[in-house]
Amino acid sequence: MMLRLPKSAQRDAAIRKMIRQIPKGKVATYAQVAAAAGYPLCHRQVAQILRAAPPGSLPWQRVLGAGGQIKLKYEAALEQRTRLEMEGVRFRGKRVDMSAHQYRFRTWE
DNA sequence: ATCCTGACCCAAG
DNA sequence: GCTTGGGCCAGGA
Repeated sequence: MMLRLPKSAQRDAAIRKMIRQIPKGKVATYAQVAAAAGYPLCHRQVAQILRAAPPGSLPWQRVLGAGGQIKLKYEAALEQRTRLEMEGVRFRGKRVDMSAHQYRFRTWE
């Protein structure tokens, strides 16, 4: 039988799915994740999902603000940077080198 | 329903 | 580079 989930649940599931697709050493922005999931205006929801996600369920460190900027504050920002550098991601000053680490989601299929 | 806040984004100045 | 204002969506008080 057809289970009709709330539209918000479908959207959140799609977003989580895209986040999990980002491989180690690559990154994507909040807006790119939202767009790839089919919800180009829901970048804020991406952040909300990451915040509420159980530890270890998502590679949260691979999602950045526009231009490769870390949006967390204080110690959390340092942890994200450290985790990314561990995965081989290199920074240009305060921003991630997007030209080298930008992950491109597949659009067709 | 209103107001506020947030791991946002972008165009201007 | 920086700050501002407006736009966006959702959740909580």
